[in-house]
Amino acid sequence: MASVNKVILIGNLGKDPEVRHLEGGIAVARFPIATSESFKDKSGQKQERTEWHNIVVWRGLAEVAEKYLKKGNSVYIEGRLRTNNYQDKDGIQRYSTEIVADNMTMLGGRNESSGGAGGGNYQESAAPSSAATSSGPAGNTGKSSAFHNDEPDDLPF
Amino acid sequence: MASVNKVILIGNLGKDPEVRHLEGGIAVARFPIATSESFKDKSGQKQERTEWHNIVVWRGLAEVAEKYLKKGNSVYIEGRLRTNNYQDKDGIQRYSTEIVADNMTMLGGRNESSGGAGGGNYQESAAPSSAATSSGPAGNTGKSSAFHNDEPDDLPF
Amino acid sequence: MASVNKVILIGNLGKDPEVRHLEGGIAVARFPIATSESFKDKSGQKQERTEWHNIVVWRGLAEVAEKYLKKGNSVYIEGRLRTNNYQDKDGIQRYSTEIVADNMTMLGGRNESSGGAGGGNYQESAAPSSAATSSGPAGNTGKSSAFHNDEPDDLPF
Amino acid sequence: MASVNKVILIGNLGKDPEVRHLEGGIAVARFPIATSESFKDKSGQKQERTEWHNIVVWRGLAEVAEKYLKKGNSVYIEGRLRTNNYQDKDGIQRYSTEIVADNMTMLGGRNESSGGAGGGNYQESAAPSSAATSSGPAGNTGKSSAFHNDEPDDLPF
DNA sequence: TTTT
DNA sequence: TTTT
Repeated sequence: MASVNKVILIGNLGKDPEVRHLEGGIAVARFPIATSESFKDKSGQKQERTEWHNIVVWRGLAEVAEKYLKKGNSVYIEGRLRTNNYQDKDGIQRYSTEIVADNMTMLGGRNESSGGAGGGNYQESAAPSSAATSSGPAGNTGKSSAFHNDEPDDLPF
Repeated sequence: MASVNKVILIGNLGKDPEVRHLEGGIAVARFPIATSESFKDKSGQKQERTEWHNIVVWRGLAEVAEKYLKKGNSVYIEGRLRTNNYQDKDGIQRYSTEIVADNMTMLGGRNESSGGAGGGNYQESAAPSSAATSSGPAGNTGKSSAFHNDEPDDLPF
Repeated sequence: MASVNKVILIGNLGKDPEVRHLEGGIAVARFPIATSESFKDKSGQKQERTEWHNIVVWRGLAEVAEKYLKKGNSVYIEGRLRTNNYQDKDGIQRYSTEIVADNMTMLGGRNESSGGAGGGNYQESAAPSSAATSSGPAGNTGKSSAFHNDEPDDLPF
Repeated sequence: MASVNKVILIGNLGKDPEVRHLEGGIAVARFPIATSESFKDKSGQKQERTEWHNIVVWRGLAEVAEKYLKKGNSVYIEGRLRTNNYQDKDGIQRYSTEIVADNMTMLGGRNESSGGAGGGNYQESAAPSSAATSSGPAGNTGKSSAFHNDEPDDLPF
């Protein structure tokens, strides 16, 4: 234990999300995103390297991805690394590393569909099968001492 | 929207947590942690600067803090920044920035009480008032294709 | 020691950056960015809370901020927390927490000036007084084994 | 552009680092680290899943890894994802994802050699071939206004 | 003082 | 192949 496994990415979708609806109504979406970095090679030429990341989102986030994310969109992803191993069709053992996202924010960008959800932040909901409700934080108008603020307002979280 | 507010810290507690139990049984704990960085000043001398961060944890995480965290312990904190403003006792408007943690991992370290919880990872539970249940991820033995793994195992999340 | 102090933010500038050029040609820029989170209050009403963060960038990043960042722009910031204390004009001891950025990426957004730098990633350069050169990573075409890739290509970093 | 590729891990080394010294004196070290997460399966049984991550460090960080890191040690890693493709010995195209670390902090843990470097934070140096110097931040005693602190002290960064 |  |  005492472990942390966290990935933070901003990149563009290489394809529209592929969405599947499992039994029980659970949705899963997968899509690749590209990040790129530029550097100078030893001759001083500017070079660019693109990295592709396989993103997986579940439940409410998958539904959000299905509705709003398109090829070319820019997205902020927070998640964790997961490497699966499997036999390919020729019986060869293979590994595939993906990022299971639990936080996703649309940043617009190219081909921005802008169908109404530009720039929303979505979090994995803890509750199974639920939509991506904002499990988020809450306000406190903070009249009292900041470091000893104990009146639970609407949501003291 | 389209915003992200995330803080990641590893540091040592400057004091034991102060815990309060609000009505409804909600717990809040506060404690300062120190991070330090070393650098060379212009005369080439190694210098160190310590930064203090005010951590706030709610509910189950607060109970974990109360039970297991002591002055001197090393801890990993993931949370978000929050600046409260308030009037001090002299009526002066003041600001106080704190980190509301939603993920906390004990890393041991000095004075390690080691009372049974060395190195646990704890997450803010979405459900109000609940203990810090692992709202965490799940396994999939992954016999099938990694990128099209659709049989929901125990927990397909 | 053994400490980490890291902040990751995506938000919008509340004002144009204020830039100062110190002796030695070192530039410093400061600007506030807003992050906001929405939540439901106990009556089920959607509420929003905005958090303001004071960003400080030095040297090359400050020059980038001066040239390209405007009020309203969306920006990704990676940096560290720093709390300064000072006496205000009335001799009162005050604290101010800011984020010293060492990585900055423009994300566009409203009022996007688009004057040629949409979406650049900039890193704090380690070398004092230098412009924000890309201290970034490098390529390796990776013909050989991935886990034992030892031919230093252009830049083996 | 406008991309971010960041990984943050805390885990334990599964093996001692393998270090290679390339021509030009550049060092590369590789080692696997494990992160684990626990969850409850549908029958309510506590389960654990371990994830393995291949870490690569260059230059000064590699030398630090060589000297101080041992199988079993706990380490904080900050880096970026990189997927290499290569032909294996049978001519099969394979992919391997690794984390190129640019920040590493030893957290102690089991088998803690404690040979003098418990808990150091090390950063990738921008300068090629240099040792892992602290390219880190700097102090400012902050007598003046926090938000308009313009006297460059020792290191105004 | 931003943005949706 | 680690750790609890």
